[in-house]
Amino acid sequence: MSPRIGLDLPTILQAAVEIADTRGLEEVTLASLAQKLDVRSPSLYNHVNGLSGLRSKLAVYGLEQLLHVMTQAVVGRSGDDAVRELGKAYVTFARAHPGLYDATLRAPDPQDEEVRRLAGETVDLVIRALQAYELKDDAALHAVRGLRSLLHGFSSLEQRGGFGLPLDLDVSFRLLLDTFLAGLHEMKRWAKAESKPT
Amino acid sequence: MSPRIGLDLPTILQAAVEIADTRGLEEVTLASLAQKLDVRSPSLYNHVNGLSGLRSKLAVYGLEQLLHVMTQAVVGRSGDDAVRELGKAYVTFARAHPGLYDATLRAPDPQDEEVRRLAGETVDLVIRALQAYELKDDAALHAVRGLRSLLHGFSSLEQRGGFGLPLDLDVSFRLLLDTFLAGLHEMKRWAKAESKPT
DNA sequence: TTGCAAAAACTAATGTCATTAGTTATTATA
DNA sequence: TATAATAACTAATGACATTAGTTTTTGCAA
Repeated sequence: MSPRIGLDLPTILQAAVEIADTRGLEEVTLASLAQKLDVRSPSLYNHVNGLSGLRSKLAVYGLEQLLHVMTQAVVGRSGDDAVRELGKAYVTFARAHPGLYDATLRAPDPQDEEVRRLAGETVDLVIRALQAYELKDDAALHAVRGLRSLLHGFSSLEQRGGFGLPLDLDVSFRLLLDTFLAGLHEMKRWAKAESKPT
Repeated sequence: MSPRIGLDLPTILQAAVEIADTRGLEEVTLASLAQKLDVRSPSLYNHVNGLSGLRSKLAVYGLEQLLHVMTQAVVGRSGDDAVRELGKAYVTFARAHPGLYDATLRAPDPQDEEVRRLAGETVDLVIRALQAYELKDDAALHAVRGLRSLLHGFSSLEQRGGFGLPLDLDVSFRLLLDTFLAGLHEMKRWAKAESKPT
């Protein structure tokens, strides 16, 4: 009386997220997952394509959630306010789901159609949030990369305990965003000065 | 006639770096390393405390090299120039040694005395590079964190192929640094305006 | 309602890896 | 020259992932 226990992909992913967030992404193994789900590890192959398949699904799952909280963060906002809330949502997610966040960066298959779609949507979202700065064409895309670099860098270093100094992390983050935004405003000024010269 | 082949720590680290940089940090196993060195994997325990010990040593080795290239980059420079060269040296190192760079962030033991020393020296170096901005006390430390976030974030995302758009990465990086530096200048202006009010 | 095919769980087996214990040969030193 | 430390080795164990093949349940068609 063992087949059809009721295992399914959502259940598996939820258990995997729990392990990732509490013990780290490396601790998400088919063995640990099977034990948590009270199942033998080969059974997982009915739902997921091995460990690498699981990690890919975990990455997509995380990207979906991250995009969702970022989307919620910017609705009805624009300019500095929008970017600040976006940033806050990003680091809050990374703090709440360290393992899942890790998966979004280390586990995804770049070929995966779903991953590409989510990446594209995220870029679009950030572009819209940056509209107030009137960056033209490529400049907007470069700014998206910059903002993403800064958000990921901060989150990643915070997660790994890379910041050793006894200094308030929230203050560091706020100042970092402020500095970046001030820089964006300057870029906007300079661009205007160039287009209306002497 | 097998003992005393001539294996030593530098040789081991060099081989490990080669594997890490070409195949990725995850591929650095005692097995792969032993094969490369033409030795049985238990022999490595005479020089290194297992896989975790190897990774710790790799992290220290990488941090030393990274600090070295950053130090070279800022000598005789100050202000924007110093920060720009520092940033360039950082991403150049990460590009040239992706696996070793990865090790500096994922492998280090935060308790390790050597790691703490190198981290401290790095902070000092960056503080000096930022001296021209006249940031007072904590502000300077927050700025160090910000710069580091941005450098690591960019390097990490670039390495993982996280930037999908067909857009010149060097331009993105230069703009990111420019934006941050412009922001720092603004912070300096505001601080002055505050100290000499109305 | 009955029977059959697909799906989901299982057991058993293989191979890779890290790690430990115990052995042997070499080197350095007393 | 003898001995102790060291560096390599072999053998064995245990954790994993993965595959092959088996059994049981379930859904659907006759």
